[in-house]
Amino acid sequence: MALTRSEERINAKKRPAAKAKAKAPALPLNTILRGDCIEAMRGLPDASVDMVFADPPYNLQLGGDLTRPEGSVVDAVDNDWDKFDTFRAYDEFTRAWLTEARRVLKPDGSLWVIGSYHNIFRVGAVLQDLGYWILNDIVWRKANPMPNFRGTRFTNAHETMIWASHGEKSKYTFNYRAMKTLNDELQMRSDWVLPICGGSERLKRNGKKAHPTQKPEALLYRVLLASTNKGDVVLDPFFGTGTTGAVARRLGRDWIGCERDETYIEVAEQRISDALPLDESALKTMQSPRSAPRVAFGTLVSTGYVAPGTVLHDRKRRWAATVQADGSLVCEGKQGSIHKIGATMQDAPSCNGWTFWHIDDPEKGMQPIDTQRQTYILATEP
Amino acid sequence: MALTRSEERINAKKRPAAKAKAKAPALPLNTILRGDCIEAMRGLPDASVDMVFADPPYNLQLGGDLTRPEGSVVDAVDNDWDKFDTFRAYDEFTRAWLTEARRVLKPDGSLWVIGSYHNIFRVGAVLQDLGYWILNDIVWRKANPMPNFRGTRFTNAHETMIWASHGEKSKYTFNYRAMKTLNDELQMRSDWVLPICGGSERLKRNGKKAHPTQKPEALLYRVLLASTNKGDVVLDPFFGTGTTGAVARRLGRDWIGCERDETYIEVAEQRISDALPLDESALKTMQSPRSAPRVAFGTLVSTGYVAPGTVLHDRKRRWAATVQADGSLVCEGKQGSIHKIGATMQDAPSCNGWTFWHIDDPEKGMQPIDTQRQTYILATEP
DNA sequence: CCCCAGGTTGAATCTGCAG
DNA sequence: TCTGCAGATTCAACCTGGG
Repeated sequence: MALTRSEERINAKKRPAAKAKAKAPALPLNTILRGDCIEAMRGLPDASVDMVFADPPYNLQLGGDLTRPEGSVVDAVDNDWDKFDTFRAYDEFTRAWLTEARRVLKPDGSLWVIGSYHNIFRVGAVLQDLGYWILNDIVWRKANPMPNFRGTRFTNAHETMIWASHGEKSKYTFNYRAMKTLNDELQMRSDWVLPICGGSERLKRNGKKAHPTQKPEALLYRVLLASTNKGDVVLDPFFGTGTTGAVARRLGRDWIGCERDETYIEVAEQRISDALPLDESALKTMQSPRSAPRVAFGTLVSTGYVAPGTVLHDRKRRWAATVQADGSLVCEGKQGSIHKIGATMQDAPSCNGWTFWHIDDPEKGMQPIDTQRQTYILATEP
Repeated sequence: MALTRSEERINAKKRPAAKAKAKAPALPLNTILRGDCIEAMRGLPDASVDMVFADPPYNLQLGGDLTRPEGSVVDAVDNDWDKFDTFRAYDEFTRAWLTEARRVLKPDGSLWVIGSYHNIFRVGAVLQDLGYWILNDIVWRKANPMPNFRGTRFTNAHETMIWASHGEKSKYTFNYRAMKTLNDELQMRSDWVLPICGGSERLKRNGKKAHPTQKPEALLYRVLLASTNKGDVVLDPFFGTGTTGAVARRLGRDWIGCERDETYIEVAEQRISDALPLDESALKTMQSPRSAPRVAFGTLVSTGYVAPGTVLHDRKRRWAATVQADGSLVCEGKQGSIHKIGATMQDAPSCNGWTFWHIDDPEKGMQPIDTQRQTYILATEP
């Protein structure tokens, strides 16, 4: 029997003395292994998978309920699988699964882990201790994160992925050209702007979300495209509802998942069987429109483009407003944003502060502050 | 002398038994402490600084300065064992300075650390182990990063900051309104787009850059504005060329720096003496309503801003409530505060009556009673 | 058919003070 | 330390229903 293209690919990538595979038992390709991932991985041979993508429990340590300003309660992650007694317990769990994953990973393979500040620092440290070699940390900047309802912190608007090779000397796969093409012929950066998973992509069961933390396929799409080749084997120890499997199938990669929860498994199997191998529509999801960067007035102040203390006028010099350190304006005893103060002064419902307020330039005369914004954008554009 | 509103706020935040400060020796404000930061911090009293900003060495090979716990020097590494040894040494170093910083930090203070994937995971894990409570991880997304010349990885286009309070129960400072204003009336997110330090801001010495990792002032500007108040004391254990000091001076904060390198110290001292403090009038930042005087609804009734007998509605006119002479509401036979009745009607655990209940103004239509409160506050403000 | 208004929702370590 | 309660607090995307 002729080799499939994917088998050719694996052979081509093989190190000279990679006999293990010939002796090793066949891999359970494109199946979900039931049960605990550490146990499940023990059944896989050494150095048998090309890439690992892992979305482990984050150990969120949430307190009581969180309500939105309008009174409704946030549907938070309260699953047992996310609870650990101590950091030490979490570290031991992390060390155990990362150890097993590294054994199963080929020497030239790489691993991705996603997490938030609750767990990612622990994961990263353990991973370095075990000999993985960090290649990049990637920031997933959420286009539409949940706001901070209480106004107590910065909006938690991103998650972090660590991309690491098996070891320092690994000849890992990185499809540089594909990434550059995907990014309008600019090098792909370590920060990716992608929407969170919602809409028809969000899997439901009995009208409720099937999994509390389903990842967007666009994220996995980029991960798989960057660090695997067609025909490679991808292992996901925390398979959940199978985003990794669905994207792997679409992109012509083989996958192995581990999952304990029978409900998640059911949903994932259905989903993956519905996933069509790559067509044009799949590519479309990746074409993010490059919108103009939004620049806040405060950025101009904090970067020195407009000095605090500067006095702004409207075009007819009816009002004079002083720029504050935080980018707000003070005018006739009132304080607020450039838009708000502009509206208040004119007694109008709204106002575009960018064109309303002017700086009196000794050379060019009255210039709308929008000119400063344009200067800033030109100077900082990549 | 009357307290300004921001001073009131600082005092209001103080813990009851803040006697330590009175007894403690005077802090070496606005000076650079020469020598190793751990030694230098030992000379500072407990709980004496409001905020710590630290930009520790990133590289795990600290040259002759990185020693194993038992005192031997770690040299260049290329095998796993030495790597582990190096990580362990870096962890010890991190643990030492973070421990000392935590002692010096006030219980309601907070700490910022900036790093890259080389060190930030270790710093984050140690910091959690020591009892710091992470509030956010902040991604500084560089507008103009250095490209990845060899095309072997993603362009490393960001650095990570961790913002943590002294402990879980700390009443840390977060100037929510100022941050929201700085971001054009949207909540400030955990990802900040800022240019790297260059141009005239980049300090030179003999034509070469004075410090390899000088941070942009805009970054510190935002950090200080977010997490300190005017007059607070900021400690920077890795002072370098003094970005923290320069921005602190501009923003009316006191600072203390630690630095070993005499050349950096010279550059920093010159730089800070050149930094102009912002005019008092430009420093007034947006205050949270939290710090505004509290006005009871009963006050509005007793002062005639809302007449007893006035009928209030919710926005959709589902309920009608009558204002009583004592400032309570009566609605569907129930009586209570504006908040309580609002909550009862909606069958919600709580409700902000100020925004829930409206007065039907013949000219302006439905107006939340909060506008009456604002009118009262403006009219009665000193 | 489109458009707009209104409702819902997402990995969240989410209050502070008086008594 | 605990309880009770005043009152401060949200952004972008998607869905649904009515005009």
